[in-house]
Amino acid sequence: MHASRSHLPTSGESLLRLVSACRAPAHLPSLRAAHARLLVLLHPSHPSAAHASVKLIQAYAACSALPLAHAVLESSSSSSAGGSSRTTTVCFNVLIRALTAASLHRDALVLFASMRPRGPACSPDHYTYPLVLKSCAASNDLLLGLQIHSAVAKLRLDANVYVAHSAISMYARCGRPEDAYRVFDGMQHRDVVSWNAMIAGFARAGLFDRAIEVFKQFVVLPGSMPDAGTMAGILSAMGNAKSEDIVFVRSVFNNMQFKELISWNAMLAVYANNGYHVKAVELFMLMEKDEVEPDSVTLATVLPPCGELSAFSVGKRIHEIIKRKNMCPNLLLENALMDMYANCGCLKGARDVFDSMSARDVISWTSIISAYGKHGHGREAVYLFEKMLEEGLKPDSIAFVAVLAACSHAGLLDDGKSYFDSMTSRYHITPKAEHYTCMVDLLGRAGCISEAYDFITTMLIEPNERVWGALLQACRIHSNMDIGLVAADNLFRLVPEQTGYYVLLSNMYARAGRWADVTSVRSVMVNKGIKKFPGTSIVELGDRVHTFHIGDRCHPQSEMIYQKLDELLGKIRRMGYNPEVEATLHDVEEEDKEGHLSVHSEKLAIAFLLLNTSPGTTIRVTMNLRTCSDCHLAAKLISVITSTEIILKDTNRIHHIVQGVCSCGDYW
DNA sequence: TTAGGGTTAG
Repeated sequence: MHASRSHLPTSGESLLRLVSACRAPAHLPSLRAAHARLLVLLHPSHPSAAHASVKLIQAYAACSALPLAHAVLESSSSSSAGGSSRTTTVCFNVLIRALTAASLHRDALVLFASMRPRGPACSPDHYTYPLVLKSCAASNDLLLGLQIHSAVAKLRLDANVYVAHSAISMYARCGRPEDAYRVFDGMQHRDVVSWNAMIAGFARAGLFDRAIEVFKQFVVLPGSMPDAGTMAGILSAMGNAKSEDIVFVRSVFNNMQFKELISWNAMLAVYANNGYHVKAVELFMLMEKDEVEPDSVTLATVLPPCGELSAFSVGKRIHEIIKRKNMCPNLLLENALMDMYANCGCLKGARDVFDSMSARDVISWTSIISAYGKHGHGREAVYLFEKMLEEGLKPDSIAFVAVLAACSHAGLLDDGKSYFDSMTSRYHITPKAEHYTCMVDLLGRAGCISEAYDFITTMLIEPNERVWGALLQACRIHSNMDIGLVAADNLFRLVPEQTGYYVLLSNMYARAGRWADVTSVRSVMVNKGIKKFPGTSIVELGDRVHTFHIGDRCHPQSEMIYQKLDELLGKIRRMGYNPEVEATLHDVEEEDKEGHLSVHSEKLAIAFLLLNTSPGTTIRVTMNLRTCSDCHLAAKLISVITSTEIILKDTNRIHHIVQGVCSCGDYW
């Protein structure tokens, strides 16, 4: 391949073999030499000259030398008298293909438009149309797509399945799913790709139910063989899927005889995107057992569930695989790794990945900023945000969410306010509900309740339940009953079924000693048939994830866990711990309240891990609610008596507890 | 000698 001019083959056949082997920019000198020799050897009228042009265009394109590929096309089309008219069309097709592969869709369409005026020798054919329809889809050009599709119909090429499939995709991507369906419905013969195109088409157009319906129609068809394209197509329709649909997709996956890697990746993503973190990690372990080689997509998909579950040993194993396979530098993976480490409570791991990166994008910076933020290191997060600006990167909407959340976690009131202002005035980013929520949280928890409320009234969008929820939380902390009631009214209006807020309100009444109101909130809950959202904690032990519910007695080790917990609570009581009865609903007698508290799921999880790990092992507990102040205090004291580091992750942040001191500084 | 659907991180 690195043949110098003097070592070039002499026969046309070997020269063409050499041309075909040129597939990277480094091969360009050899390619040009071979090209020159071919020009001498093959007169344009030679029967092989046309064939050579096709190969040369392909090779130049593969070597990222598109202008040279273009030059070959021009010379071959001007001397097309020698070759058949088919050849010129093939040359165009090959170059258009190269342009679409490089995402140069506009260039591809311009080249296509130049075909007809050159005469019948350059007529687009059934190979050309799929390519240009794809370019229309990619550039969202419905008008041109419609023109091309009507030209296709006139030429009677619409019966060609390749043309039909790209037409389906084009219509769906350009926001015309019904036209896509018309093409699909009119097809005489459908193959697996026809179904896949229609499933993906409906999904892309946001018609998830229709996509799932077509998917189901297809898989029950006798002899149908869903493939990786089917799985990938249905994946995009499963954003917020019903559990029975997820079970159904899994059964289709299980029945596939040949499971391509993309099918595994799609199944993983279905689980990951729907919050089935345990299922995702279990499926990944099944891949390992079946010796399916994961690729970077697999690992980037399964890392977030590891982080959600604080499944640190699996997460670290994935990092080992990434190192062993030399998959980095890879922004996608490195960014996902940082997040996994941060969510497993291992800030140092996240920082090490960040420091080792050879290139960083806004997502990388956002990941490390939110890592510091979640761990309560607001100052470092703010410092990193400034570093990012110094590097010349432009923060986007999500980067601002990260820095605002960091400010709110650390109580950095002035920084938060100034970032919010610069976001709008300097970066012209329209604040979304998340930004408002951070600000209300920041102001409210700092005690500026009225300011937080006024802030809400100036919002450009309708405040959602999270915004009001942040205000209610602040009102509870600072016992502001008047504004708290306004927040509560809005919450009941917006999300009457969300019980977390009822509990918050009830606790606020309890704190103010308004027991009659506590009772009336309780009766509303009972009347509406609402039960308190069950607090759940999960922990990783070995390769398994264990789940604990409040007051749970289902675990096989239940007896021992409660014994261990009694022992721990006894010890911390002697240190002065008194259960904070106010933290729970005031609906039971004092004694029962204490009993209720003692079995909060995070306490059970901590006892379980202390029982099953050697002394001094760091303990990681993840829960599905904000941890209550009583469990927070208990965890701090338990960290002292057992000399154990406890990492407690709740829905809002990560509490890193060492020797009785929490990284949140008790500000949460 | 060329063509269709489809997966990943904040």
